[in-house]
Amino acid sequence: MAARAASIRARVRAEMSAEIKAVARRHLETDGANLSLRAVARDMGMVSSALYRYFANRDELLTVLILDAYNALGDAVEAADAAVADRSQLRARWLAATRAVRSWALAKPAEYALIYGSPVPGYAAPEDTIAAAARTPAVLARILSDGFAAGSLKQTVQQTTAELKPARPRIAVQPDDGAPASLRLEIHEPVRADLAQAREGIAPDLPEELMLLGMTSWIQMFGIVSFELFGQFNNVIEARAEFFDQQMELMADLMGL
Amino acid sequence: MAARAASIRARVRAEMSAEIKAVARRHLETDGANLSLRAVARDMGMVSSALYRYFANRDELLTVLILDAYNALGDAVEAADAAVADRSQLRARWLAATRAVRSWALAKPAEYALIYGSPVPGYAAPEDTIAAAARTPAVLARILSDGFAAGSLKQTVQQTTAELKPARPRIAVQPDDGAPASLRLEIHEPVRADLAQAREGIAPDLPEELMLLGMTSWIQMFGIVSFELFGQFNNVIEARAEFFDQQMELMADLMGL
DNA sequence: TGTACATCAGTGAACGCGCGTTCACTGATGTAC
DNA sequence: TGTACATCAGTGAACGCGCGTTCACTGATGTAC
Repeated sequence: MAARAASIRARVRAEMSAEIKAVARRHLETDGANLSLRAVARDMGMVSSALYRYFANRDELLTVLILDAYNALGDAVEAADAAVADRSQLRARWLAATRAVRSWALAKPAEYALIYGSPVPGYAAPEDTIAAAARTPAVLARILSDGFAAGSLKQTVQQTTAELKPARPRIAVQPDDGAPASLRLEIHEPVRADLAQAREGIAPDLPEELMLLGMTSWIQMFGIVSFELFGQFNNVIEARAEFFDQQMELMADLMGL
Repeated sequence: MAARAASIRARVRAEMSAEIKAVARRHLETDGANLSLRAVARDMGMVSSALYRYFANRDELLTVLILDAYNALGDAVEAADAAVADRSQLRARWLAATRAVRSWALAKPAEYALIYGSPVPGYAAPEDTIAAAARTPAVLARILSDGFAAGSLKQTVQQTTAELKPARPRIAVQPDDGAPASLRLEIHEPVRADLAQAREGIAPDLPEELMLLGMTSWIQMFGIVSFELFGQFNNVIEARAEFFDQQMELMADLMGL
């Protein structure tokens, strides 16, 4: 009874908190990151000071919204990847995951801008967001590492391993009359160190060469989505879904998926 | 005398205008796009209403800053490309141009954010900015089109032209034991139309295949710079200059530069 | 079960600040005769 | 060259608005005996 009553209070509290966040998210849509607590309170029919029962201040609310956004995106991407029943279909998994990123971003442009747009002036994101932010790249890393473990990505890398390298370790990209020109994958030492560090805990066995191509693809994906959302494609690319798919297929080829 | 006097007035006016913009740019650094006219005026030791002699309103000042930013970046990139004396050194030109983008962005992060970050809420960029915005991609397109005209990029494309295509038009990416796997460059029709449209007036002869790889590279370049500036590389990539170079070299390989 | 007390959500007023924009004005600089 | 007039940069006050945050408070809900 006492416990039940307490949990009712807790549940109501959680619901209020969720509603505040929902209203705040709606406001992001029109005001960008200039989120106004007073406006949120007004929309909820409350007085602005009441919000301080739920969030210590404006920055804390923003932080929670950022965290939620990373997690919502992470959920969407993980679900899209998981929906591919045959786990060995790496290419299908890659395309499903990347399309999920784009779809989510188009559905929630303000939240996307909050996490991948220009930083909010005077606001410093706390360390907590790092883990949530890593979920999306982790999905990609897992696709690559699954493929590598299964052996299907071995040949993407083999040209670059020490024992096979001719003069230069390469992946051939452009065969001209028999003797193939090539895509160099000599990784500069400091970059190799960063890549080795980045794969820790996600895909420890993945060769740096694949990590590098994975990062290329990861950046390409967010680059396209940001260009599309932030207006750089206006008057340039109209067939946006097709363009996205085209580029993601190209990246899949590049990674050997 | 009359004319000279008039031109003095005009010159003073131009200088004031330039100073306002300079101060405003400094403010962008700390406030992002929440630019305050009153703060700018205060910094100049003027009363805020005086600014209205120079700019009709806040949006007009923002527009001018955006235009200036696109042009400053365009200047930097064009200069970097032009500084490569041997115009046939396509790879050197590409690397010089892309490094210029990154350097400029690191030197003027607020101006970079203004043009490539999330859009300013409630502000709609006018059509005037389009031409200025096109200068940077145009440099890249010219490098490709110079290479294509000189014949040195023919082989990047030749695998994809109709008469040569086997089952699938491709650029081989990953030779495994003799029979090369490949990077598909079958361009979906609507994308081909966009690419054809985009090359108009810049590089009319450039094949769509090269345009597509050019766009890939263009997006990759801005994707990296945005990730670096907007904080996505924090705790992930430390060797940022090397990482950038690494990726730009990879793109150069991909384009066949 | 009933009562006394503690917890907590929400109120309303206030503090102190900032903003963009308008408008009538002053006074210096330029123009025309 | 000298005078009367027009142009124009900058002032200062005001309008009407918004903001984040604090604080003493009311009244409902939950807790302990």
